[in-house]
Formats: sequence, C-alpha cells, structure tokens
Amino acid sequence: MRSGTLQALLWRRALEPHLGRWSLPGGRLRHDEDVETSIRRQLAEKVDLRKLKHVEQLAVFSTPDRVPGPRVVATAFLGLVPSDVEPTVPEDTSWHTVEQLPRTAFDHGSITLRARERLRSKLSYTNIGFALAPDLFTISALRDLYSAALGYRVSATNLQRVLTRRGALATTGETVPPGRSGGRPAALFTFAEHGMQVTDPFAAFRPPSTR
Amino acid sequence: MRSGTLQALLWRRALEPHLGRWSLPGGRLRHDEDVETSIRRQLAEKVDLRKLKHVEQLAVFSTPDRVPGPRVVATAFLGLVPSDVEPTVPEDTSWHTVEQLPRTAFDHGSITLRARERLRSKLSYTNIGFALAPDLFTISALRDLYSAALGYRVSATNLQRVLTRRGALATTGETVPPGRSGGRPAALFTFAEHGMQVTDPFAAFRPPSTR
DNA sequence: GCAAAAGTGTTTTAGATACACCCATGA
DNA sequence: TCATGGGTGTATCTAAAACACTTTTGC
Repeated sequence: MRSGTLQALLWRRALEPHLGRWSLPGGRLRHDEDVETSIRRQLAEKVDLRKLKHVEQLAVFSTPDRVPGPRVVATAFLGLVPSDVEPTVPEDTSWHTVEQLPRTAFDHGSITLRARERLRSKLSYTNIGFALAPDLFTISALRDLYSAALGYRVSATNLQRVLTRRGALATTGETVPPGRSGGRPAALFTFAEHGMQVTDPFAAFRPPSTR
Repeated sequence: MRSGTLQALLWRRALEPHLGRWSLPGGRLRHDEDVETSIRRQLAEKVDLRKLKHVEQLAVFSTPDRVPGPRVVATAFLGLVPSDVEPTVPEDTSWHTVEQLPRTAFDHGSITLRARERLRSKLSYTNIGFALAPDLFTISALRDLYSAALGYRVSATNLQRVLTRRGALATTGETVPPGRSGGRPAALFTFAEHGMQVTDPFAAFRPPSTR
C-alpha cells in the first residue's frame, strides 16, 4: 500500500496465453514444499518480495477452464507488506491500485477483489493492521492506512480508542515533530503483537459470562 | 448433527495406508470439475449424502508428508446437513461426535476441528443456522442445535431475539402441541433466506452513518 | 390448581460512534 | 496570537445479555 490507496503487486506475463496482461505473482508447487512455503518462495524469487508481515490462504480457484490449456488449480493467498517497504520491484512488475485494476490475466482480477474483501473484514475483528503499518507509526498515519484499505474515511479518534481498548496498540513514549504548518507533535505507537490475533472473537452469541 | 452433539461423517478406510482408520469422505479431483462439484459428487457417490444445505471451502492442506507415499494436496470443505436428514449411511460409514473423535487417518482430525471452528464463528455473524435446522423448527429445537455446535448453552430467549432483529427468522403461524408434561404450544419458525448471508457485517469500524 | 414449557417486557452491560473541547507546536 | 493538527472527555447509540414475568398447555 502506498499513497493512500490499497495496491496489489502484479507482473506482466511474458508468455502466452494472455501475454502482456497483468497477473498475480505465483508459480508451480514443488513436491517438497507446502503451499505457503511455495508462495513465499515465489514472491522472493520472482519479484524480490521478502518482507511479508502476514500471509494467509484465501481460497482454491479450480474452474476447469479458468486457464486455457491443461487444467490448473490455484491456491490463492492474501499477503501483506507494511507501508514502508522500499518499492523497488523488478522490471515488468508494479503496484496497482485495487480500485482501478488494469485488465488482468485469467481470473486474477476476481482473486484480487476477494483478497481485498478478506482484508477488509479482518481489519474489523483482528489486529491485522500490524501487517500494513511500519513498526512505529502515528495514529493519523494508521488512520490513512485503514481508510485506504476499507474504502471509507476512518475516524482517528475512534480508531485509536478501539485498538487501545482491545489491547492491540502500545505506546512508545516517542513523538514526531510537527510539519511546517505546526500542530501538536504526534505520539508514536506500535502494535502490541506481531502475528495476527483475533481481538473481537464474539460479535454475537458470546458464552455466558462466568460471574 | 443428531442427539444434541455436533457430528462428523467418517468412513473406515478399506486400503493401506491407515487401513481401518476413520477418514473424511473425499477423493480425487476430475479434470472436468471444480473442487466444489467434486466434493458434492464424492459425497453423493460414496456415502449417499445429497442433502447438503451449505458447502464452503475450508483450506488447503498441503504438508508434503501429510499422507504417506506420493504427495497429496487436499482442499478441505465444511458441508452442513440439516438435523432431520435420515441417518441412513452405507456400511463402514458413520457419524461421530466431534468432541470425541476416534483416531483418524492422516490429518483428518485437525481438518475436522478446523471445520468446527469455522462453523462456530459463522454462527455468530451469519444466518448459517439455516443449514443445520429443518425447514420448520421451534426455537427450543434451534437452541439445541446452536448449543451443540457452539459447545455452550445458548439462551432460547436471546437466540430468538437476535435472529429476529437481524431478519433471519420468519414466523409461520403454525404451532406444535406440547408433550405429555404440558407447556405452551411452540410456534414454528423458518429461516427467511436459504443460502448463507452475512447478517452482522460490521463488528467494528462501520462506515459512518449517512444521517 | 399446579408444574412445565414458551414467549414477552424491561433492565443492564458493553462496545462502539459522535462531537465538544483541550493541548502543543510553528510561523 | 492564531491556525493547525493531535489527543481526551463525555454523551449517545446500539446490540446483546440477564432476568423477571406472563401465557398456554397437560395432568
């Protein structure tokens, strides 16, 4: 994610079919690796992306004709990279705003939209923001990340309170000086846990309280 | 599900490896079908189960040594059958309480537990109860189903209110006479929608209200 | 009449939103 | 001293849980 929008990393296909179209990075599963190891390897080898803070399975896409030629079953993943990773990606690879994806190869467009959907729901009931944010961040920076991912303006006030009440945020004591236009220095926060945790397990039907 | 517990349909393996152990029904994917079509076909052919009210992907299990011999990648599903389906299953197939599963083949025990986890969360924020209940049911019958699936006693009062407020329940006007021990006749309800719907989309971070 | 089961009314609690206000800084 | 952005205090809203109470039946 960069510049206030949610972005997906795509690369241009160098082979038929769908030569020249944008596609999600990936490749064949080896016999000695599981699917998560495989996708991490592919991202490292093919697009030099090693700093994923979170990787999770999305779904299997298996319609027989989803790819021309011999049948290909794909396990799709959602992988998240913090907003401060250097954007150096290889030639023929680039980040694309999810709101206006280019024409993609195969079903990669709908896979991307499903990934966004998954991210959006997890932002609500987990601490998954840790995977989008740098290690240290101000609340307004975090607000921008959440707003971009969710597609609507999030209130910084409430974001801070909700995440704090849930124990997801930790204060560092450090601050950042204001810009030219002034304003109070912003405090720097961290996520308390690294690794996804469900922070709001019972949206309803909670077990009876034990008091 | 039957008799107040959550149950899984397992069949005894007739072949090595793990001959005689209980395993989840399934089989190889054909070239002309997607994974959901495939699992529905296997359930129909192998264990004569055709009345699934809901089927959804769980996850891919792909650890290289999860099955002895040549590598097998499995796409696991959660499939739900209403409580009133006749329990006629073939020889060597039977329903097992998930709380005390027998020794299973391969990783089928952990797959089953993951399925239960998925079901439990979806009971909270969707109308997925429709897939566990008969077409017509009393609130106390529904309460028993929810209680068995969730593993704790659900209040009939609050269950009715929550599902009603969310628009998931519909009244039918019909009632059921009480048993020998008396009591007020119970009203029969239906689920308003057949097909899973998210009924509580925003556990948090709802978009600003448009008023 | 009384026990049993179903269902409703009402209070309480918890987690979130909304919004007014105070704080710390640059120019 | 004033505009600006950061942060807190407090009221309000909403969904759910908790529980007292009423309804309708069998015996």
